[in-house]
Amino acid sequence: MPKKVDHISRRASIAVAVWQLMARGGLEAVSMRHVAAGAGMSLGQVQHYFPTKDELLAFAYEQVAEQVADRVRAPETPDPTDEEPRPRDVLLATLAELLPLDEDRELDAQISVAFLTRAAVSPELATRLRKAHAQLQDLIADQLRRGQRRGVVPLHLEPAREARTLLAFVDGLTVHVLVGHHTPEDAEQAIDDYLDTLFTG
Amino acid sequence: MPKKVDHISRRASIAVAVWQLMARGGLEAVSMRHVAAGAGMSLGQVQHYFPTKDELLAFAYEQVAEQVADRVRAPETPDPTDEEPRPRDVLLATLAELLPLDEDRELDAQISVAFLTRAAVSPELATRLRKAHAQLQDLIADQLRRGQRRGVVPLHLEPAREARTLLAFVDGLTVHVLVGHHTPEDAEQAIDDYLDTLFTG
Amino acid sequence: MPKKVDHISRRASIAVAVWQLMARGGLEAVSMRHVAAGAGMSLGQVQHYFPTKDELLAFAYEQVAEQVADRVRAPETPDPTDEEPRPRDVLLATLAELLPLDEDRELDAQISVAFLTRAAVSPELATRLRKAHAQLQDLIADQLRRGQRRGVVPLHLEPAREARTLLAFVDGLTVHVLVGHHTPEDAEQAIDDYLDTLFTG
Amino acid sequence: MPKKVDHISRRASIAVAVWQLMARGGLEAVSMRHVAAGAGMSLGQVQHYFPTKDELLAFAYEQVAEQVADRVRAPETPDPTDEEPRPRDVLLATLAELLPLDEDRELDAQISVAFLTRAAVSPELATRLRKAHAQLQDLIADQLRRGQRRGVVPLHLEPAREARTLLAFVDGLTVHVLVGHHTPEDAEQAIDDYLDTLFTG
DNA sequence: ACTCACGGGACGCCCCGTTAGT
DNA sequence: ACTAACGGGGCGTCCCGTGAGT
Repeated sequence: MPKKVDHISRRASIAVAVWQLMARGGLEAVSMRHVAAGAGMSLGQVQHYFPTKDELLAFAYEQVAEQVADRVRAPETPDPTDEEPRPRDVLLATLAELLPLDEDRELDAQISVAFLTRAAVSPELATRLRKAHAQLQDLIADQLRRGQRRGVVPLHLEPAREARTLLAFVDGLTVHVLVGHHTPEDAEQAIDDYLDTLFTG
Repeated sequence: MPKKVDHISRRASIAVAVWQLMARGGLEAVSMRHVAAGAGMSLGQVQHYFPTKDELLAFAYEQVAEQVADRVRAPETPDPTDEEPRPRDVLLATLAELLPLDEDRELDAQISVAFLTRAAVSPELATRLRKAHAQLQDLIADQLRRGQRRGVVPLHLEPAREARTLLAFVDGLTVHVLVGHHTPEDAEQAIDDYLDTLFTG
Repeated sequence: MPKKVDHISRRASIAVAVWQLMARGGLEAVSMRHVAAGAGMSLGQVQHYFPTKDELLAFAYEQVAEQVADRVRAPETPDPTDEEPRPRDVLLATLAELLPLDEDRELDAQISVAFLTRAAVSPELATRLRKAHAQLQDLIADQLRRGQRRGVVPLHLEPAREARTLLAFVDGLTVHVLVGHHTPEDAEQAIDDYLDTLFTG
Repeated sequence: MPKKVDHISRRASIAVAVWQLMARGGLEAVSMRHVAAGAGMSLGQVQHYFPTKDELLAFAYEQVAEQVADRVRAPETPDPTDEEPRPRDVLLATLAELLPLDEDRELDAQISVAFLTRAAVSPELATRLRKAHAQLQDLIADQLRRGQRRGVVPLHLEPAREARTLLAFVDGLTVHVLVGHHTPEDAEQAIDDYLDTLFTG
């Protein structure tokens, strides 16, 4: 199926155009025409791949969620010589991937925030977000459980609960950084400090 | 003088219509026509009080910010018999006012989040938000300083910094509650737990 | 009737605001609101003196026509020592008053042209203009007749006809000057040259 | 390629609708909706061919200018048997094309006048007009030069200058005819008489 | 597979004229 | 005499989705 590949990559390149529009202007800056222009193709072509705007946005979201998930699952190991990295380091690296610490991550963050806050008024989107959120939460909870097994995280903490809290924390910091209330460094430091309250090691 | 109309209350009632639209649908659900319909007026009348949409939104924001500020400054004192309430209790009550714990606060939260998101792509609005944010931050930092004077907050903490972090935390929780990732109770509990890490008393 | 005076001067000052708007922006730049703003009064007040926009424009036109007529009837006599100025000089002075040779006359010219060209599509206004035009034509024809009596204008010329032609000529030059096709000096020179073809003296 | 629609003819037919509206009502009678109605199309269709009103008006102007230019360049030769027509006859025929002597030319005249008036307050349009004016002026100056070579036009006349004056004259007459101050015949006669003053033959 | 043509709806803004109320 | 309030209509622009056509 030689065409399929083209199809997929075409959709991907359209999604990129969506992201760029979202990064500056938010969700409401995304119009089929602008996307087409941004992707360097005709409006009709965009509509061919995404019959409706909703599908386009849904796809754009899925793509960015997947991308973030990939990055989060395999953060640059802080200490590659250690075959079994310390849970705290893994956690910090993971969460740092969610913060807008460089240009790439800022783009992702802006997109994520746009979808997230849109979900606050769109139950349908909220449902979709819940899945991605659950996965992330599990990832984090796992590290906390590893920490508990290693004795560096108090056993009385509920990993799932703490993971959920951590994610809310990160999202709050992300938004504040984007708005300009925090510097990215402050945000990372705040996460680091918070981890100190979880890890007794 | 002409007809005798309370300009202020008129504008306020228009702002209410704006809020209702924002609560379900976000900022992009707000159109002059919808606002007029929501307020039970003609479009011309709305424009009489708010010549441009920007002014309307600016006013709507100022109003909700003021309203939240009022509520935050005078939270229901947890223990009215104590003339000098404990900083931790004040803080918890203050921050709880920002969470969508009941219908009123949910409305405010949704509106705040909508503006916050928009600020991520609108520097002009971001600037306006910064002022409100600074006030809130000071309020919280003050309580932390009080705690330091009383010896219940470690002196090595920077009040301003911690306050800023707390606000980001609260905003993150707020969004997650609105999206449905958290229950309101979880959010409040998370705040409570976090305060435990600040207060040693 | 002490109020009447106020009434009249008020209307005059409103007309001035109309002119200023017309001078830059043409007739379509004139709106009741802008006029009110330009005159430094409330919209309601303007509407009090001119219930409808048509009346306002009609008045503004009458005023400018009258003003031009006054100036044209009493041009600065080119040679005041001569009790009976030469018809050619009178004519040149008269016609020069219609050209946009200085700021004041440019204002009048712009207004006149705006009304004139509007009359091309508004029979009602055209009728009104005809009166003013007839007066002007008579004025000029009179000078030509004086010239004929003095023997400096050929008798075979029809004064009325030549007068009408002269006015068309002046209006054409005026428009072209305003548009920038001519300089004001060129226009005046062109008139002067044309008079040479009429006066044999 | 899709539907096969003659873009050019479509745009032309829209321009026709613009002209009809301009002929009665001037430029301000032209609205996108009225044009659409006049052309028997939907508003969306008009916008498909002219994204903005400015482009529509610019095109409408260019078209009429071109049309007039064509007609002026190839006036019905007064005496086809003469291979080298006399400059005076050519000039009269040329200038007569600019006067509203029949229905077609009246339409053109009204449109031209409308644009001309607008140019008096719109420098941008004035610049565009200047080009067309310059071409016309050259055309006329050429005939005058031919006359000079033939010895029927005095050598002391500046062709360019006289051409410019002639055009102003014609425009003035045109406006006056449209307003009703002149009959078309009077206007043509006035031109004829004026040419007598230029040609000594 | 891809494109253009097209209709229709919405939006922010502007403006006029009327009227209720000093 | 003068004002603010108000309704309603219009305008230019934008955008989406459909479908006829290649």
